[in-house]
Amino acid sequence: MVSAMHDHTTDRPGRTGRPRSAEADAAILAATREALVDLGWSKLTLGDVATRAGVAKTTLYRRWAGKNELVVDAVAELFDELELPDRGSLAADVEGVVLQFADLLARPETRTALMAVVAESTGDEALRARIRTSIVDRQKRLVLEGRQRAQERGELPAEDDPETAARTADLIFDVVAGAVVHRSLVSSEPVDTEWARSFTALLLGGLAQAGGRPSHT
Amino acid sequence: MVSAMHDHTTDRPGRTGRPRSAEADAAILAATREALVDLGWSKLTLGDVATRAGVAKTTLYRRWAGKNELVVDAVAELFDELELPDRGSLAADVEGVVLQFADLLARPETRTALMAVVAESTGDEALRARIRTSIVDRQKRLVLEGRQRAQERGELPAEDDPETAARTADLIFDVVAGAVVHRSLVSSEPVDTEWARSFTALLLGGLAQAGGRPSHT
DNA sequence: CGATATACGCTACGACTCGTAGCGAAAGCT
DNA sequence: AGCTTTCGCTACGAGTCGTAGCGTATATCG
Repeated sequence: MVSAMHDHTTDRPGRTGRPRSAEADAAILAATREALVDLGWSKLTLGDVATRAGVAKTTLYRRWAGKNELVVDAVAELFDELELPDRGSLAADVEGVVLQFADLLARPETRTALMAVVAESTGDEALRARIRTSIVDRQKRLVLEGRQRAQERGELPAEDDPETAARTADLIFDVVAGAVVHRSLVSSEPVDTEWARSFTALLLGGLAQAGGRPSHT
Repeated sequence: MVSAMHDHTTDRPGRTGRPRSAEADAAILAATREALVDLGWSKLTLGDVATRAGVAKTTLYRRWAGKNELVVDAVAELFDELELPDRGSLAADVEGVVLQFADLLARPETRTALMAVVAESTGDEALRARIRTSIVDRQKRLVLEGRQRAQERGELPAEDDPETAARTADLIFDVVAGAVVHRSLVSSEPVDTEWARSFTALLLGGLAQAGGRPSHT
């Protein structure tokens, strides 16, 4: 539960008049997720969301510019659930976060919305930025946390060059998130414990061996 | 250049009457890709595609059930371009196919369409199957080819259990394709030679070390 | 060659969604 | 109180959807 919302209901202190209903915000976002499950992305209409939320359609348009922005906010909330409890070893931590992420992607609203919003963002820089700050960065912290713990345990060496460290973190992030998403949504095969274990072995093996120098010639 | 089309223009021999125009098929698919670049997914209308292709809107609906199916076919053609020339080493082969795949994903029509179709497929089993056969399986062959070559070179050991071999191939496929897609479309950062080299080092390191046994405990 | 069967282009249609405008009423702040 | 902003409601033109109906074009079969 983060206190800072995105930017809608930010009740600026020097603001007079009737404030926006925070309950309406929550109801709309919940209704959006519900409608996503029932209808999917393309058949989701803002009018339907308004009806489900018990608000007027105009209220919706007063707060969000369109379907894209609304769905990003509705789904971003779900990513707050991701956590990284200390499971004792780097392998266990990776395995845990993979399964956790897979569970999140197993939910119908996440499956549909994440891909759809990414698709729309390919031609919309503002939307892409919104996704980065609302979703991507929120997951990347898990990689940083996990690495730090592993370094404290002595499982990973301390990084010398901070720039290389950042690049490696980005690489790992794309590999982990990408593999889980691809397995789950594109190949449409289950991310179970067995797969998570194989994947973790592959990743940690790569980290252990490829310290940084290229492998060929 | 595969001779067998999907299923539309399959001129069955025992068929009487005027056959469907193969030119119209090609024109429609090209127009679809063009419209995707200009409009993106959500603003793409089938009426517009028909106009661009120089055919009647009804002709479009006679061949495809809707936007989803049309776009899958339009994009599937692009994946035929992927090839795996022998570059001499496993590392070079992996690096090459990563860059090639990244180039494909850099094209606006691929970026938009692939994610959008995957998003729609989350609630549509038929569409999911169509994606699997038209797109996913077409890429998976690259993994199998690459592994066989590496085994012939002696870079990888021959597999004993065919089932384990298949699982490993699927894992590698999801890791490679997923990482490239995620880096390119979600993180929206470039897949350049440097990234491809780092990724390849990570992957091959993992393959070399994690033979199959789990790493923890 | 004529008959049959299918595809094609065109037009028109009802149903739906979109995003906006205008109104009176409600709910806060000073 | 008085002011300001939000809210719910209704209505609207514009655009898209997917389908039906018609006459015409182009194949195969007898």
